[in-house]
Amino acid sequence: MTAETTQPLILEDFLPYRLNKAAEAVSQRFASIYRDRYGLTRPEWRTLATLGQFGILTATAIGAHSSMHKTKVSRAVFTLEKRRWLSRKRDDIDRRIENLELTSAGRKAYTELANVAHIFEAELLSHLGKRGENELKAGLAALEKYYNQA
Amino acid sequence: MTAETTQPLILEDFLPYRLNKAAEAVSQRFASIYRDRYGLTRPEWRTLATLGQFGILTATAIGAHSSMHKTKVSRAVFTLEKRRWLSRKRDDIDRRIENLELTSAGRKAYTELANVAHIFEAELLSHLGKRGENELKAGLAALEKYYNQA
DNA sequence: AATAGATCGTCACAATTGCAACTAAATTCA
DNA sequence: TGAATTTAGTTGCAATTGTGACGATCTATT
Repeated sequence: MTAETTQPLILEDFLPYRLNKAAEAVSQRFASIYRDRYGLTRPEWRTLATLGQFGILTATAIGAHSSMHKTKVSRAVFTLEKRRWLSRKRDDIDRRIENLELTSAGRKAYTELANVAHIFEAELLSHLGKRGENELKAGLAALEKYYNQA
Repeated sequence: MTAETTQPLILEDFLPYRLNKAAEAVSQRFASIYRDRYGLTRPEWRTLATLGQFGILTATAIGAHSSMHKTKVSRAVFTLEKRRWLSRKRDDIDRRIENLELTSAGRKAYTELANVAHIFEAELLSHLGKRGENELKAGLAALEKYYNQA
């Protein structure tokens, strides 16, 4: 039985609120980089990054990994294809499936952006100090451990 | 000069990605509560929570505090007003301004939801352990300290 | 006091997103 | 085998969100 204390909610202390604001702030800064330099949207960047990391994937797999709705992925794939940054190939065994892969132009962009991402992260971490970095990573790990199973 | 190593980006280790996924997962769980029980959208919940915490505010102030676009706030205020959870009053001194305040029905809903929020947070924290909790909070604090000024 | 510029909140319109239906193909199972 | 169900990906439509322009009001400058 929980105490019925009617405490007000202090948003600045409320974890979902803090997490959201932090994620939002960090994401927006990073997004402005790939938006300004490459004209990429968030779904497009995520698709590029996922393919860059894993090589050949289906649209469904991309969506599952980056928790994007399948229509979002479908549209991002379409745009990247128009840009000739990725190519599709129908699977020979299961012909519902499309195997997606970055083209060499796509890999080039990915490599550049991966580098930018590493630099961005390093810059961010440098402001947290080694202590803050360890705490943040450990805290996130604890959270991930929980909601990845429960 | 940064080393030109062309390392691939491991999304699972990339901080913006991890922060986003964590925030997303937590938010969605909490959102499903206020959505299912009260039919509130995210902007509406945020508006309610901000007003509940601070008392009387203008729409602009709500937007600034919860980092919502002013049209989003405008629409959330409209909906909450229709629901009779908040009331507007033109400011006598500056007549561009509307002073927004929760009605008693609004305060009642807020009180209930604040309680639910506390319970939700406690439940979440209980899964992190005292160690994980401290780390997460310290890590977030470090992050907030950085991007609140820079 | 009058003009210029800023601010508050809203609205029309455009872009983005999500949902549901759809086609095509594979799988299940009677 | 073949009918029913499931899965992959796309598309049309509806809901949500963001952009820019607007009227009203306030502030600053002269």
